[in-house]
Amino acid sequence: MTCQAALAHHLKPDLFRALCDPSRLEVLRRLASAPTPQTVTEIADCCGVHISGVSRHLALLRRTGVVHAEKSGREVRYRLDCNLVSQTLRGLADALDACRAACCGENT
Amino acid sequence: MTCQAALAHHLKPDLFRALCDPSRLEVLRRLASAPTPQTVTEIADCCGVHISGVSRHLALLRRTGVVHAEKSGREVRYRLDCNLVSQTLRGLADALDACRAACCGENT
DNA sequence: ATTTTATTTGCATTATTGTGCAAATCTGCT
DNA sequence: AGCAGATTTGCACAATAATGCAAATAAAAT
Repeated sequence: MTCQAALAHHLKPDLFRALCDPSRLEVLRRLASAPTPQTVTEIADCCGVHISGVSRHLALLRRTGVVHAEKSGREVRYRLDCNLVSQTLRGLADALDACRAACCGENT
Repeated sequence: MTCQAALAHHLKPDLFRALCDPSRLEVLRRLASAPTPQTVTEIADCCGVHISGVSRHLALLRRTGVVHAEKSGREVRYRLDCNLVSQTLRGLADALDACRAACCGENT
């Protein structure tokens, strides 16, 4: 696979869409800092957005694969898929560097 | 600095905003694959967006620091700041992993 | 000086998105 | 069954953003 193809494979807008909203980043920060999966209400309590908005944000993050949902009784606990996010970001960084190295030489 | 603070420092929406639009990603792909800085018209020729739109996209990318502009005669050559992007992405990935390790233990 | 080429910007339009409220759904409890 | 709490969803609204066209600006070529 050429480095351009690899780069194109990594340069999908979905993850960035998921991470480009301040409220969603608050949600993510909360999930990243919490030692245990969080409920929608817990998350809504710490970021200044209505609970329905938080629910939508979590749904979007879930569609992107950034978070996973687990029903427990009448509440839903969300947890961050840390590996997916960091591996995706590193994959893109690697693809970018490889592309730069291939196109512009190994130096700089 | 706590890992939460480090994460908050890296979780800024600006870069993701810059990368969340399909047209901008096309621009970026072009800049990443080209061996030399590209003019606005060159970029516009390869992605299906009017040249004025490309100019705006490049201005946004420049504000974010993702690309740098250099005037050469009457044309402006844009180049991708590969290091900034990949280092930012890796920094975020590291901060995420550190946070996860600190909050949820070293395992998993 | 006029013309040609490259880029940016003002304007209007359209599409998308974030948000809150209220209603609906779902689950557990009494 | 009926109620209470948690989450999701329909709806409307406001804000943002992407786009193309045309005009403005800038710089080289004639």
